[in-house]
Amino acid sequence: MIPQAPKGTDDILPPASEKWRTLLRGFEDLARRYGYALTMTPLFEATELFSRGVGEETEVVEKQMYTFADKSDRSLTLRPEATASVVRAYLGAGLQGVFKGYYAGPMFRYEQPQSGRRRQFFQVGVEYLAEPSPDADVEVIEVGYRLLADAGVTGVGVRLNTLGDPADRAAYRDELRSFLRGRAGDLSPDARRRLEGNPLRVLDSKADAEVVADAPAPIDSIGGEAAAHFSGVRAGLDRAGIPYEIAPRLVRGLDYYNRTVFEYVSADYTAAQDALGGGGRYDPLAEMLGGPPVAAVGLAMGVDRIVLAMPDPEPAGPDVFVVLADPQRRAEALGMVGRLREAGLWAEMDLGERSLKAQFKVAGRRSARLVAVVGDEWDEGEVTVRRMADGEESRVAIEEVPAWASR
RNA sequence: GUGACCGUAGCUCAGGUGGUUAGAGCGCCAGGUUGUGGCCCUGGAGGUCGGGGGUUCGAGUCCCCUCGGUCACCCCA
Repeated sequence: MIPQAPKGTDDILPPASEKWRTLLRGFEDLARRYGYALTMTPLFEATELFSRGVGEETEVVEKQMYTFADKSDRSLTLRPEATASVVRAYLGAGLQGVFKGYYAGPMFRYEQPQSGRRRQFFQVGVEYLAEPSPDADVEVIEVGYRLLADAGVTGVGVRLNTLGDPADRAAYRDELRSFLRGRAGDLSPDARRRLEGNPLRVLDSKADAEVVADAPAPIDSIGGEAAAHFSGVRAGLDRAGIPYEIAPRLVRGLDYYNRTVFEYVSADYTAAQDALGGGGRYDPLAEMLGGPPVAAVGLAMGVDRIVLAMPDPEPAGPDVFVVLADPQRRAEALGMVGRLREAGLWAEMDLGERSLKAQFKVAGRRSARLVAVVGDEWDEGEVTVRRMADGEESRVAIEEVPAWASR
């Protein structure tokens, strides 16, 4: 038996890989235009980084981590997300002041796969450190919005909420907890279990939607500064022309968030796992990791999901497919392919020993624009070039072929 | 972790109540045209019926286990 790819992992092959390539290149250009620098961190980290950074009581840490002991018995974990790593790297390098980093890479969570949810999945993201201005939130939200727009994803909208500052959050947590206790009989078992530890997580539970609809929302109990910050974010989004809706129950599952949280959805991509990306402000994280306070906001985009929502690209093929009519002239044909490539063209040739007819068939299947026939006319210094779309043929001088094909 | 549905050629699928050499379409390779693709015709290659165990004279078909897929819950990108 051929070994299978592990459950919840994917091989990215053509034609889908073309969408990946488009998106990844687009993201890199985009991030650089906004001033973010490439930031690479390890795929595995000390387990403690995530339990402290992401939060002991979160779903991710409780049951979704790929944790293992290495040969020296260190507890390591395949990263379930990258934000904690970037902050660790910033603190560890002794960096100070504003830092803007972007990353792209696989993340790992031990979950039951379904549409848009994989055990190894790919995120691209940006982190904007040491900048408390609401305009930083706006910029980050804009990057994700642009990425989706550039990728051709339609019907994109932003869901926005604020969780307030840690003090607001603590007060709100108590308020929510007492509300939920009063309705404990109506709650799902999961929700009852979470009630004491991390009641905010009950808010985005589908099973408890009815109860939650009557619950107080975090947005109603935030303090003055956080409220002003939120107004600033909203004003900035309006200025940037980014459509958003307030989602009072949006909390997101990671403990480090404060104030702004957001996610992207598309009206034209409907699956249970519909968030194409998300993020928020996480001012408390640096201190949670034992560092000094560092204001921060960031986002992560789910590439696997975005690719599902992207339109199919135009099929692309070689500019010139060189075909061998006379096997004696193989060396000449290979030389021609080489010259075409040097000229910057996409040139191919079938390296098997197939009939002319079969070679044409391959050229057609590959969506070649032109086919150059290397045969007897080579003695006269020419090749026959056929335009595949309409079958029109012309004789072209050998040295003219690259220029001819470039038109 | 839970639930539902599903695993037969590269792909999409047929294979009443268990019974001789497991089929089709598409794709692939070759030929029809030894210098020409897309259409058509002909031929060919390709399957331990996801894997293991069991029942039976006999299992693709029945039973159990297991691996994987799809979708949903949970949660998140």
